[in-house]
Amino acid sequence: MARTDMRYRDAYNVLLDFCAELEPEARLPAESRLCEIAGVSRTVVRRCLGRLKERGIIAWEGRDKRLLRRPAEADRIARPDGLQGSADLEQRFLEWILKFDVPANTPLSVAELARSFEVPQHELKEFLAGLSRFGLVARRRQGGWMLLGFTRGFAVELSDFRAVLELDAVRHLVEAPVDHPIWARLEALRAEHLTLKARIETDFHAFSKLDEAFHAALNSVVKNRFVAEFQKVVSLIFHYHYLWDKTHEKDRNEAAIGEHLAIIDALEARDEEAAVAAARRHLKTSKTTLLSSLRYHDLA
Amino acid sequence: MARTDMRYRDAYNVLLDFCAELEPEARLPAESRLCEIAGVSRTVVRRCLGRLKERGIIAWEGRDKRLLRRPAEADRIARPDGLQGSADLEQRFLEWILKFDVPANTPLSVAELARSFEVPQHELKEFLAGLSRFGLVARRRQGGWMLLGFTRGFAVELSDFRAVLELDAVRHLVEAPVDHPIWARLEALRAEHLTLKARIETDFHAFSKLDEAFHAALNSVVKNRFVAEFQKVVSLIFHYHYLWDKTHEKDRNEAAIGEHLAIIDALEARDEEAAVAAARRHLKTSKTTLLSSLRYHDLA
DNA sequence: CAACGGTTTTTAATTATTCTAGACAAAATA
DNA sequence: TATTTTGTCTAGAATAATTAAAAACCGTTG
Repeated sequence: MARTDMRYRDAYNVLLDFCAELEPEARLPAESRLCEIAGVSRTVVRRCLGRLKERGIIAWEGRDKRLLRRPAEADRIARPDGLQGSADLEQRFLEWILKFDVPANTPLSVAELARSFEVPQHELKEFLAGLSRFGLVARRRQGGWMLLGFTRGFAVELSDFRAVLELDAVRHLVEAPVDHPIWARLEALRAEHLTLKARIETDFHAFSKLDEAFHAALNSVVKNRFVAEFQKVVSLIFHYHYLWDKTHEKDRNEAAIGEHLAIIDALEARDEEAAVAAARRHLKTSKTTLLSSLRYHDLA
Repeated sequence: MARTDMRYRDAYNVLLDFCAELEPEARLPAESRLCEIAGVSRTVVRRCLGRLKERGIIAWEGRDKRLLRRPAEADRIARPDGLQGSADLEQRFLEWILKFDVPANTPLSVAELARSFEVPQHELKEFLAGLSRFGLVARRRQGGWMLLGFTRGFAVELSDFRAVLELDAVRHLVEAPVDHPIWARLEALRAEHLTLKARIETDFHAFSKLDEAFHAALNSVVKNRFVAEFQKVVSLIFHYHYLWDKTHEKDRNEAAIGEHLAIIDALEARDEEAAVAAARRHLKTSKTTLLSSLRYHDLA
């Protein structure tokens, strides 16, 4: 029980690597220096030094730390398989919801989720606490958590919110200076759209990715941590729903390409009014698509 | 150690109260019914029944549950002082940051905070995880948390984001039907503004509250969970900074009253362009005020 | 006297434990 | 027999206990 000694294990291996670079009989730097190298506290460094001494790799007496022999591969400590799950938990969680079409008002079991995502429970709890800020999940009175979205209401509000942010981005974009990298990006995107349009009969599946890239590019002009935070969630949700609503997929995507191109045209012409109008049109289409894709699944 | 039996204690007292309402010798309803009454699971209800039987308050044999005697005050279980802190933790935490002007990049000790706010540690951790979604705090590499805001960058982005949301609200507002309650609310607010304007020489401190009410009213037109969530944080921050920046407070507030009235005028005239312009002017002033109040404190 | 190392105290991450919720099937009621 | 109620059991959530790590403290040393 209790905290793992992963940090110690990792630090020890890092210090071994460091020692491997040294000349024989070389002196090791001060403990505080070793801390910086391994990225841990002195407590851990001293534990590592203790083991290095024990193994006869170094001599250590007060400030006197000398390398005795070159460390071998066998000296390393094994790490009992690090679960890297913690990193992209958000992505995986949202994918799970959307992929399995988890219905609204589903009780979420922290224990079960922690197992299936291979993360410690408390990490999952903190994650859910974070999501509750977006109104996606909520605490239940009798304990535990519960998935709230994706109801129709959620989708409507999400779309509206997205629209507000994106229209603002468009207004910003028109004002961007000529040498702003966004213009080159837009030109590249235009080309990609045209290419896809030519091959739409066969490659219409590829649109979803292009759509994401397009909207990400628009929003990249607004440098705002709040916008960025929301964008991550929003784009993921729209992305997946685009993928799964198979009705008239080709037609929808072809139409969307046209709408995207209209936005690019208006932007490059620096015509704010036209750009906003075009963006509004496209966002409305997106919203409709999202809602209709819900209608198929959502029975609640 | 481990989980408290608070639920059991509370449920027991509730059931005592319920028994007190019954006739002598009356039969108690089914366990599942008692669950509804006490708002807990059957497990807890059965534990309560066990104690009630033990204390000679009821007879309990299978389905046969009869009241033997009227419960007395002495039968209640004491609750070892419930810490109600959990409720308004957010409010208190933000107040703490702003009141003591905690500088950016301060390491936050969960243990210490949990003590001073009188909440369990894990609750505070979940709270911080939630705040990290707003970019106010972040995890540190070596463990624990750290306060990021309020830097200048944070204030700028917060103001900009607020402006985007609020301008959208204004645009919505102009379209609101005549019988929408917002119009009556705006009239009331106009009157309050005029009253305060007349007494500005002495009562200028009262503006902060009025400002909050005004912005809350504007945003109330947009029914959106994302907007609402942000609004809570945003309004609190602006509220406090308004309070603490004492330079030219009277003049600032008087000017702001004028700006508010201009917005109300334009809204009631259903003049979208004028309303947006007026709102934009006021939001710009607000931003400037927020930034200048930071300049006094922020040395980082 | 400034950097370094030994020691101690405090904090954070994780497990273990207890209480609670929910499910199932047997039993009782109608 | 159909329906409700209860006894029993399993899994889950909240919290305390525990160990690793961080950080503070203070004497030492070059």
